[in-house]
Amino acid sequence: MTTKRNTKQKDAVRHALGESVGFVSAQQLHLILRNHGSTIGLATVYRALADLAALGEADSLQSKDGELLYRACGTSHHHHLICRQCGKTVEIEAEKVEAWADDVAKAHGFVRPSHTIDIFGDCAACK
Amino acid sequence: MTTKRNTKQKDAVRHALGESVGFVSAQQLHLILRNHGSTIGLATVYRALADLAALGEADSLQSKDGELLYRACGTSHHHHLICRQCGKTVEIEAEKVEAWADDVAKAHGFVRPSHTIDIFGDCAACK
DNA sequence: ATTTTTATTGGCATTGATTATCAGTAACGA
DNA sequence: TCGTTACTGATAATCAATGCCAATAAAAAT
Repeated sequence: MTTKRNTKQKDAVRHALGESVGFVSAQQLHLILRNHGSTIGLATVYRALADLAALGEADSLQSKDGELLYRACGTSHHHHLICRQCGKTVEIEAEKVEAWADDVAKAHGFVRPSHTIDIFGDCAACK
Repeated sequence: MTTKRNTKQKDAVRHALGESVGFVSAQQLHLILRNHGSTIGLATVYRALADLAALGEADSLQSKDGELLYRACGTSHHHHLICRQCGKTVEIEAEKVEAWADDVAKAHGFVRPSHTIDIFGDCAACK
């Protein structure tokens, strides 16, 4: 079988993602890494982020204009409350809603349910 | 002030969107209209869809690969249960969850709350 | 430690959706 | 009917994301 390898590039992306506050795009991360002296390629950043997302080390959401944004996170499933202005994010626990989503899916004969829930607003500092 | 005009192109898009089942992309709608003899331009389809979405006559969601999909709808707020395979969609009413989302936002000092909730799964026919 | 294997990299070309531009057209009010 | 100007359609431009491929460097094998 194909074995995953640990590379310094993947570590660099992991680290840069951890340093960043809020959500970052692959393009932004690429710039940040370059500005810090790395010679990492753009495609590699995309690949690393996709891997991290698959491993549950990062989660992603689509911005208004369709851009994919990433953010480091723990492995537990959660959702986000996001400020429209400054991008400040709060992780939300929502067991009841999780259960509700699964029930709705099941009630309509859907299997392997998943969902996306994001709440937006203007935070106290920005309004 | 600038006044909106009613054009046969906008009507054509509105009509084609109503005929379509499930979500359609702007590109698909453009093809459909051309295949029916229309000479409407692609940019015009995009503009018309953006207008319809702003008016609440259509709602939109992002597909997995970042494509914007549109669908005719009533003006009432609702969410979707979507089949990953065939794209079949069911409109979901979720008053409890609506209230929950607003409460969460308020509890964190966020104002003007809005949210996106979408449930995915494999429908009975596709599994 | 050295060699072999092959997953991964990085630069570049390409894709594909969406948006900008702009001259020509047509909707609507006077 | 006429004039204003929002709207249209064709094309070019933008931009995130992916495909391609020779070169590189992790692991495994020796």
